[in-house]
Amino acid sequence: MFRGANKVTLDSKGRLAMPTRYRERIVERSNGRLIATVDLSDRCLLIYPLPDWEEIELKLRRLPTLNPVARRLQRLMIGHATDLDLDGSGRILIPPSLREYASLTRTAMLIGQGSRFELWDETNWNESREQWLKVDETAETLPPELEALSL
Amino acid sequence: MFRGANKVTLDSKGRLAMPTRYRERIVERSNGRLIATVDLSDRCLLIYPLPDWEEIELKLRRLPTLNPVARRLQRLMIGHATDLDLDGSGRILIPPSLREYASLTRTAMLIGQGSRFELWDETNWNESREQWLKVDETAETLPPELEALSL
DNA sequence: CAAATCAGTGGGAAAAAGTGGGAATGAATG
DNA sequence: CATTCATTCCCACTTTTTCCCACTGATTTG
Repeated sequence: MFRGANKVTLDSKGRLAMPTRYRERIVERSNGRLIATVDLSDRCLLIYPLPDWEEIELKLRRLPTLNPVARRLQRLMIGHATDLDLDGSGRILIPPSLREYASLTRTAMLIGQGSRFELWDETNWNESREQWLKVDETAETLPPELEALSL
Repeated sequence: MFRGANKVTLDSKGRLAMPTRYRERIVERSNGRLIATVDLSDRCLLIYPLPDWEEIELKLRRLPTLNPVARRLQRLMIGHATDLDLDGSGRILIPPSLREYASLTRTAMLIGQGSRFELWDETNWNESREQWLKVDETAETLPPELEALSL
């Protein structure tokens, strides 16, 4: 499982050094093969080890092609899914189109989220975080799955 | 499986260089033989390896001939299906009629969608994408398959 | 505290991919 | 039958990508 928030930098070629504490696990799980795609609700990227992504892709592909909502999901997620391999120095290369999507400049945040990472532009991340903290969760109506949640 | 978004260019002769990472798989699957046809809901093209297309054509042909919707599907999809072969440099030639249908000019986007590709005019793709992202997914009624989807 | 190791960063060279043009082949027309 | 047009094939150039190595700063260990 991936955990924690890491400040990372993209160099001029768009390369990102994966923090070392994750490298071993990634190599173990997928031989260094990762997939990056776009997040639908926020302008950030999702990064999965290949086998974890393949499960998701399978779920997406089974959806009915003529359903517009399903089609949209497929186009956005599968359509942006890009193979990223760890290079000899443990870096991955984020392609320009994905960099652009998430407004990634030089400093970014790599957030461990269980089986995947999220990659945010640093400024974006900080602003969003402030927003989330401001909202009074209890004031909103919670879906039933959350009502029962004990943390 | 094909995935990812690729910026590609059509040269003055209407040729399109298939990104190399897909070539091997295409040759393997269909010896470089592809079929392009029109998408019904959007102004883009669908490109299948020959055997995958043949399955779809079979499904389409089995639809009831007297049903007008089925008839429309058959006419448009089978009617526009065109053979495209990878040439010696891994390029395919998009015929003028299909180019016109999808408003393809010089720069286009080739989108991997599992067993097929979608080919969009770049501007068109970008505009459509922004639209899809704007829509609040949760506000719509999701098909049951999607309700439970965990990504 | 000094030395050594390791993570992170940058740049340069080699390889590969993409692009364009031109020649050769084949089809169509007068 | 010859000429012209269009299509296909091939080659060469340019740009991009990938791989490799070297440097810096930080951290750990003797």
